[in-house]
Amino acid sequence: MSARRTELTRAAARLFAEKGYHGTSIGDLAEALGVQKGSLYAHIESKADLLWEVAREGAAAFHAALDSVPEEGPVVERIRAALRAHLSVVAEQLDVATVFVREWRYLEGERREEFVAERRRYEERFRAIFREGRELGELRTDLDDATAALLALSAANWAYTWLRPGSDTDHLADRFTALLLDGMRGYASR
Amino acid sequence: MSARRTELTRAAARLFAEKGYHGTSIGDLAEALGVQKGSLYAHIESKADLLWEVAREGAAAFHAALDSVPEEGPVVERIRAALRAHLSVVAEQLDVATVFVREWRYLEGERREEFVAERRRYEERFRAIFREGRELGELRTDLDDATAALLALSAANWAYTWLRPGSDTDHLADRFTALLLDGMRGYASR
DNA sequence: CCGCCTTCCGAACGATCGTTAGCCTCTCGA
DNA sequence: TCGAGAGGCTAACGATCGTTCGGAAGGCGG
Repeated sequence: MSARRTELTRAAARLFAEKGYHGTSIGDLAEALGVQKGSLYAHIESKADLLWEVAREGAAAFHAALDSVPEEGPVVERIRAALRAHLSVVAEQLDVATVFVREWRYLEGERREEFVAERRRYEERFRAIFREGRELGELRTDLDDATAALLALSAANWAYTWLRPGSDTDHLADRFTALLLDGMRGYASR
Repeated sequence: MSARRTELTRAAARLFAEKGYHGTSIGDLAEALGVQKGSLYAHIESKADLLWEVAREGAAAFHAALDSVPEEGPVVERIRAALRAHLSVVAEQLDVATVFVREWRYLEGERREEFVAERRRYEERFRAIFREGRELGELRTDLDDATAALLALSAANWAYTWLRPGSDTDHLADRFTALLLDGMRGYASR
């Protein structure tokens, strides 16, 4: 992919995240590249192509981040690693992450279905850690692992709304992990 | 407000939630009411009015729900009540809640600022419970209450993406509460 | 019965949308 | 040196956008 084409994808990610897919016109994208809008069609076939590309890039980034989580070892550490991985993608590729979490629903046809499948697979990989933790007895054996995973995924998926690039996401992820593991109850309320 | 006008607001909430604000045309709204699009302007001055109205309705609903949470009594119970209140609004007014959480950002000018202030106020009310819980010693005294509140609010704000109307949201809220309070760690991992 | 108010129609407005077309100008490998 | 391809231009396409306008039903209080 040419350098110019890459520039276009970057601009698309930024503008889709900022103004929404339907709120971003081809003219906006052209202006971001300092070019007439017709010129964009030397690089793409349609506006929908750009959304598809950014969404796929997001899926690839989140899956790649999860790949760095070890498949063995203490579940507690894998949960921490998964949260670190997710939040670091959000912080380092905020625009792409925003499209992955929020703008994907404007995909149409089989691209949409393909994306939904990728997203479901990501969440399933996430969930599996919690299920295994319960099964192995590293988490409470009476744990409702689906709800536990949902809670962790909610924090992860909501992060794009408040995470500022440059934050110390590892520290943030560790604080979430500590809360998820040990809870917030004090002695006085036990 | 006339019955017809109320119908229009309901249709707007539904379509904005389903297709997004920019993805919904005045023609779509007119079709939902079985009317020519020009006819809508007997009820509104602009499309933006509808977004503003639905967003305000959402803010009112969430604030009203929080009003039902007692200001006294065990913090643990107040957290449970706040989560129940929030999730019940999401389940019972999913369209409005979706606009409140996701589509509000297409508000413009001072309406946007006013909405953001209301939203911040809502989250601050939510956060206050956790802070008070730490200060009173009902939650861990070493609690990072901002992170704890963020975790709970993330679950609440993300709920519109997966909560199906008719769910037992009280039970759901209780499961979240139990996890947030006691964590998911097992004896084996302690 | 009159006159107003609400609601809708049909038609049109200018603006903007995504997309296409033909042409021009570089760059660079054959 | 030449040809091809990449990348950009201007202009225009039809479609759709949000909105406006004048008029016409219908109901309802006076």
